[in-house]
Amino acid sequence: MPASQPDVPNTSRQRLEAKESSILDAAEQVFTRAGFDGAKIATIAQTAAVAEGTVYLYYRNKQDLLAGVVGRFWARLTLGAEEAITPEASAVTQLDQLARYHLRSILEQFEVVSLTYRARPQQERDLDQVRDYVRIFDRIMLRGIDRKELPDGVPVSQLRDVFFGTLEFSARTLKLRNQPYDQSIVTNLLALMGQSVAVDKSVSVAPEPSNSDLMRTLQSIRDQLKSAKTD
Amino acid sequence: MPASQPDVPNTSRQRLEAKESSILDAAEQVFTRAGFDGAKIATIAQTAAVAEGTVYLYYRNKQDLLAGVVGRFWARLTLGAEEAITPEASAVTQLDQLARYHLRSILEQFEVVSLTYRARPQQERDLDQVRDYVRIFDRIMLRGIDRKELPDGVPVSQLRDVFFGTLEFSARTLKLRNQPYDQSIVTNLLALMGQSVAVDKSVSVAPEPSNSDLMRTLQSIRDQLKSAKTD
DNA sequence: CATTTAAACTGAGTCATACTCATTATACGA
DNA sequence: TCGTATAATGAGTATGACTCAGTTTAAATG
Repeated sequence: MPASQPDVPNTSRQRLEAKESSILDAAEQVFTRAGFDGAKIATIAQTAAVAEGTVYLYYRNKQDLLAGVVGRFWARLTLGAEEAITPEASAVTQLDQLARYHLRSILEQFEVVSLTYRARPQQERDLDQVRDYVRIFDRIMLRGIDRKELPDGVPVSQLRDVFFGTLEFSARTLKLRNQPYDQSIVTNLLALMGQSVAVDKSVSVAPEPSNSDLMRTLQSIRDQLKSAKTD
Repeated sequence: MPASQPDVPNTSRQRLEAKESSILDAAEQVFTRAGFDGAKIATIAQTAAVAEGTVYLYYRNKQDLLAGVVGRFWARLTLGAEEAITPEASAVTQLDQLARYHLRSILEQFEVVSLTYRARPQQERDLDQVRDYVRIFDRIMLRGIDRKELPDGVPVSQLRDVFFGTLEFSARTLKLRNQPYDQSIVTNLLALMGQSVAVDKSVSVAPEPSNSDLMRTLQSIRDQLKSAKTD
């Protein structure tokens, strides 16, 4: 029965977790510096100040260690995203917040994101964390539908791919050209998505939103931005 | 001066190219079956019916061999895409054709596409082929603008990321769920892009805001963002 | 506090495999 | 037919992931 939870690692359980986390830290550092293939377990062990064999007490193999690093990264990102989103804001605003946060984060930590691709085919444990993260988008959309801010028939799953696919490819393009964060990417993406996401109940039959719709969406975005600026 | 081009490989040049191509064939087969890490050079050499050392006469190392496989794949894809597109069709039609072709191809050859991610950070030679492929999209867009089918101010580069990012993420989602090609993805993507891409002069019944109006609004948004960014 | 027992840790050794290079085979020109 | 250059070979080397018998450390017990 755990009577207290001291801040200093005292119990053996805590000491183990501290060591595991320090191995993860070392692995993240070495992986992002040298890439997966370039990283040596020996270096990671040395950085974490443990013997090589100790690494294998915590992780079955190099792939598993990578999965740990990548999983932790996406879990961190999930926490950050939840902080970046205003709980009471409208769905479109929340999407905007998520898009900014996402683009910023994957630009800043591009190397770790790249490592994700090295993990995917193998283990699936880290995919869980990615799934959790992606679920934030789904939550925003479903809430928006619930609150009648978004039409009922939006293909959430497909828009999810538009959202994250566009942002990730845009990030790659920026990296390739050595360009910094570009707000217009988020703006344009949301303008695009705004079309199929706008409530627009008057023209429920018409498949093609008009320029007026576009205009309306753009103006709403501007208004939101204006109010967002005052925070 | 080459007098004739016999079908049977006769000249030493031709024999070399045939051998290189057979090594690439073997590598593609083994890589897609076993993945990059799982593939052994010994197996590839055996499949190509050459000695292990011979592989290294044609490719500096395993990464370089992968770059060869991936580069050839994207070159093939470029040829196929050019065939799939009707030269005289409208820009929107051509985008539709490219989108279908692209989604189909990357679904069918998902393993090779995945290998692309293993090659990217390393060599850049294969990136050239990818660049060539992507250029097809740019050509369609620029031709559309030239022919006044698309408005002047379309951010081609950003839409490119929307286009390929969405399609690739959609393909991953389909693969993950073991679902086949889904035409609605292409339809929805083009409907989305159609908004910012359509000239849409036929339905100018109501006093539609002009693209200049849209542009002005967009610019005001951008300016606001710019000033917000400098804080 | 001494002793037992279990858990955590170590690093020298094993093994798989990418890559090398001295040797051999082949093709081609004279 | 011979000489030379080019291509091919595969046994050998180097590297680095992973193992495991032995050692240290910590907890449990009396």
